[in-house]
Amino acid sequence: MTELKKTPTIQDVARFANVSTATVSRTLSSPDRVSEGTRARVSEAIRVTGYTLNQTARSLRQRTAKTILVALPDIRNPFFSSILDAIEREATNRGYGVLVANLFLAHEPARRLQEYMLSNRADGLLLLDGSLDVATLRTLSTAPYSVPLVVACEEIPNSGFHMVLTDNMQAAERATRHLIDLGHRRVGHLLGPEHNVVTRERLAGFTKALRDADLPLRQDWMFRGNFEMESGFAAAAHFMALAERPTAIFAANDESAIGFLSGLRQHGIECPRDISMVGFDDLGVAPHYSPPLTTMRQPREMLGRMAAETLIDLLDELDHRPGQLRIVLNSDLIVRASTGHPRKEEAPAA
Amino acid sequence: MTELKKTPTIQDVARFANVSTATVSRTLSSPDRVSEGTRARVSEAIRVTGYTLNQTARSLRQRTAKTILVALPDIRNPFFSSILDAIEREATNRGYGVLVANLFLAHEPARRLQEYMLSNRADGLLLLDGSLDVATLRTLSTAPYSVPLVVACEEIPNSGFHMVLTDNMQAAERATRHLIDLGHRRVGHLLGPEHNVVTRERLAGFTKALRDADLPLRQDWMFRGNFEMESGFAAAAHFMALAERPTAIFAANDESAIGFLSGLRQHGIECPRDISMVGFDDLGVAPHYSPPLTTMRQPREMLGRMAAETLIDLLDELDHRPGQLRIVLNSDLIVRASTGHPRKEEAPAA
DNA sequence: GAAACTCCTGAAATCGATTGCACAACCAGT
DNA sequence: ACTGGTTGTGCAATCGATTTCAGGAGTTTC
Repeated sequence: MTELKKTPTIQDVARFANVSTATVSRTLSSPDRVSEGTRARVSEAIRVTGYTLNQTARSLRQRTAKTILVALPDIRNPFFSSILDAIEREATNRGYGVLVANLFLAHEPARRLQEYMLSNRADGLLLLDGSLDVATLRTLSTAPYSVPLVVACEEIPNSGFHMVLTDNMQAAERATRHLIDLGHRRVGHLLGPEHNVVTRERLAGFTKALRDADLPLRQDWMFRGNFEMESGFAAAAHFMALAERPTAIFAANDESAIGFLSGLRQHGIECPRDISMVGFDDLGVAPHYSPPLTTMRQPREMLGRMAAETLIDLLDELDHRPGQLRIVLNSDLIVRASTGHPRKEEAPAA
Repeated sequence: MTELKKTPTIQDVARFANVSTATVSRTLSSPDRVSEGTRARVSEAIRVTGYTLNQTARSLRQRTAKTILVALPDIRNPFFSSILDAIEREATNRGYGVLVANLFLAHEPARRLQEYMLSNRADGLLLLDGSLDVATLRTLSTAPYSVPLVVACEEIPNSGFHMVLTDNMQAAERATRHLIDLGHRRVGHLLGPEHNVVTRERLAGFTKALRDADLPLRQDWMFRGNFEMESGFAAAAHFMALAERPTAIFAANDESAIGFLSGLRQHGIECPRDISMVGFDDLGVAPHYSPPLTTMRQPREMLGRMAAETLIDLLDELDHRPGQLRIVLNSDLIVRASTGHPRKEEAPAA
């Protein structure tokens, strides 16, 4: 009868190398604390037995899971998935695993995160969603729980949490000003989802640009949306119903911009001939859309990487700066063919 | 001096409720084995102390992490991220966490997965990448390790692993036949990345459709690609350089199809006027592209959900079917405006 | 009234690592 | 020769749960 082999433990290695488990453990985690000869024997024993460390046991003893939890509003959105890509890359380099919690349509998302964190499966929380219940999050992040927490992409104002962000308001202002500089005087906005920080910030930037240029802010030129293509498509119908239409639109993101243009095209309105459009995010499809989309490019990879860095520095206690960290990155205007001068007959009288 | 509170353990609950830890544990995992009175006392104690279970300790004892590892070739690709979305949803419902490993540009991906699995951080592996080293994977999946493994999306032929797939060859054949049925006689193919199973399967379907229709399979009409937009864009240059051009293209996926059309448009070639194009995947942008893209829709959500179901059934030992499981789903042809009849002057003589 | 069962509960072992403490061996300085 | 310091190692406690085993109390059966 052959022996039923289980995966080897540190005990097996110790027995084989004729040392104690303590020595094996030290050989692994601080090799310079064991003598050269012992080190060689242990290494050989590890090789022969095929030992691999049981991370669960280590986690229990050291009270660290070497894992971070990333919470996203919608992983299907390429904007978030490319940030997740950067996060995963950085985490892997630093020896951390990545657990994902997709909050799209989730029931009581903040509670779910709380349970996750309190069950000791992750050491820190990386939050890409600004719409969660702040009270629950604050409970988590303060004593006695003191869960390390970094918020990225979507600001949670007055929360005191560490944040890695882009300046949405400034970027939105820049995008809108681009349209104004092209000569547009009738400029509309395709909004993001209601009750969303990013929506508010981009709207604020839009508003400021219009005000600075003494242009009217018309309610009927503010189109409801929710960052998804279908919402842009639906908004196009409202556009068509207008007696007086804007000649340019700043959309809260690329996806809804694309949906909007797609909707307009069905009614014979062509971009940039009849309307200019600027989006936000610079998705992969933006340069290949028809027309190629003018948009604000957020440094997504950088954002994901810095968010992960910030959190892991906290976990590894490499960062001792007191108080709230706040990293703000800038977005760039990428001019493509979806924006142009307004048509002559629609240009304002000089 | 206030007491420094640590997170409460099962010991604290036991002390408070005046029972043993065994009883607390039983109250949590099999309440019917505990008397009503005790159960009430324990529940109250849990409430008062604010106890939450330490999953790491449970994992160590039960030798299950209640976590699955999902390995993807490229999480930024919306095709994979929407499958991941479905997987995460199903896993969460079944009480499992999801660790992600993004293999894009990873060094020795199979080894990395092996280390991950052998460190006991995950109970099972869900593989969305068909290009990994089969030997390493087989070592993992067989005794003594016996890691439960399900392969989805990309077949690993002759591996014996459980699989959840769509029939790529049949779908590719269907897509190509659609072009032929429209009257095209000069049909090209934009390939996926080399050495990729999916690329081979879709090519096989394409080839079969042409052969069945007695149409020529021309090497100069096979365009190199790698599923990414830029590769399609680059391929367009090769198209332009041809003396004799196809009137229709079947692209291995939507992204490369979009890049290709974008490249052609730069040279004044318009779809569907000058060329018909059918893609694969039905990405979110497909219906909103200009022109809306004809494509094969894969049941992504279903695929992700079934893959997760299959793996978790294995883990929870709900599935005792012997041998290799193999679930094959069908894709649907979605006809949109990117395909049409060839122009008269290019149609073949009757 | 004893045997056989069921129900509940607690003591203690266990999962697989890490780590505080003790100690032996060796070396250097006085 | 004695003190003090360094180095390398092992023993045993520990992390926080689960689970086996045993036993007391109560109930049924003959």
